[in-house]
Amino acid sequence: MMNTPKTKNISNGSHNIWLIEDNAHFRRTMQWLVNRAPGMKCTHSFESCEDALIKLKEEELPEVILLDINLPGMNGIQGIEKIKLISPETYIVILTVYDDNDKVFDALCAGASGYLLKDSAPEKIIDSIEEALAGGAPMSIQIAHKVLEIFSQLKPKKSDYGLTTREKELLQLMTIGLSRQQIADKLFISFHTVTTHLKNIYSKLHVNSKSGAISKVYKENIL
Amino acid sequence: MMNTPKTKNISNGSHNIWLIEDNAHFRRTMQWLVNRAPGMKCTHSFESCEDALIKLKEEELPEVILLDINLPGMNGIQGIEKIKLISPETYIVILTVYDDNDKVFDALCAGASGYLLKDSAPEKIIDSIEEALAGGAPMSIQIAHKVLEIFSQLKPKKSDYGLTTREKELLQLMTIGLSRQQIADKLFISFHTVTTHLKNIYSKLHVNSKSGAISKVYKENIL
DNA sequence: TGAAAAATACCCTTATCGCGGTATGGGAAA
DNA sequence: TTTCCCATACCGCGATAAGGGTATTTTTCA
Repeated sequence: MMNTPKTKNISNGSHNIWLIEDNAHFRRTMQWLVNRAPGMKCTHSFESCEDALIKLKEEELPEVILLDINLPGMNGIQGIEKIKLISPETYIVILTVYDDNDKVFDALCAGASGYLLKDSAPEKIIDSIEEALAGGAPMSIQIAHKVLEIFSQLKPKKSDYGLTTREKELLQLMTIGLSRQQIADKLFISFHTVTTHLKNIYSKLHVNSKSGAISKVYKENIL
Repeated sequence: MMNTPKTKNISNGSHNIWLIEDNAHFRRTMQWLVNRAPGMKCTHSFESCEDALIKLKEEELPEVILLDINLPGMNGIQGIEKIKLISPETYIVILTVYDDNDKVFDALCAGASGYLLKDSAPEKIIDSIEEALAGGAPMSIQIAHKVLEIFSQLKPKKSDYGLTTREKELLQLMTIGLSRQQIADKLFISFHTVTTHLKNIYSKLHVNSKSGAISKVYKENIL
């Protein structure tokens, strides 16, 4: 009879930390760093997610995994998902040199609890592990800034472009893939009227094709 | 001739902090707390956004504003937007008792740089102001946790439709509104090849037009 | 009530698209 | 090794779209 897997402290009461990092030198440095922090023990380190996943299936689960993104084989983002499937309670903290918005976004969406850059000060890394253990979201300051950027991009824009009600209606029908004739039939107006409206819409949106208009609608949350 | 408004240190070199908070007792406590922190000066405090906005138009702009959410008149979220219009470089840190996901989401989308709960330790609040000044995103641990929750809800479940890499590439170019010839030029392939690819893409996506395909891409997060 | 804005309709020309084919070379899988 | 998939390329036809007009009717609102 199997119990639901649970993370737990290792025998001596220390927090159980794992490390997934392909650079051997950095891996050893990090392992040393974690082990010299009071109350933490880096019980395992791996050079790939694949290796870590094998161990996850046979071992006591770690409380925190420090995870690189650029790894041979499975990358860190994919790794998060796999790890979370086996051990949903493990806090995963990304430790990488990559700081582009997409990576940050993907990692956090996939279930990472934190995101640190490798140039972080050693004590900052240890603090961050503790913050993760406390249920927080430790981030390098640059990453925190990117998170704010991501949020501000999520803000629904009210860019209107001065479209009239009717024009928005046409645009709406366009987005579901209708042709001009189909739109005309649906709205009981002439094909030529639809053409005129579309001309005006394109001019207001500064596009010159149906596809451009539809893209703009979705990208800028028009309608 | 007016210059673009800039935030700046006040005369003695301290950081200029403002406070918007309707509870008079808490406001005085916070003001005292900030003023006793080295390098910080709470030059003004207000009990409503409206009052603060008036002052913003005639004064040197603050570097940080500590902002309550539940305020008489204009609430804090609306306040953020108004303040950012006048002083986009001011860091706004929310300081409130409300910790529901919607408030957090709205505040961060509106441009808040941080989000603290009022039960935060005084030194944590001062640290957070410094973190905001450094370009970070200070948050109470409960809020950080909620931010992670919000991200995990944003996770797009991508549908696949078995598109090949090349087909996804074509689809990508389609979504920015390019015509077949433009795509061909961009990818250094023949117009006819583009046509063939599009045919296959339509068939896989079960659509029969460019607009239908683009709509599907955005609605179902393909790519 | 009168001007402005919006919605309607039509014409013409050229460009692009959708769809039915066919075909070939390369690489991966079986 | 042989089959299958992918990416490549081409043809033709009819439909649809884009861009340039002009013009009338209806609505809105100052």
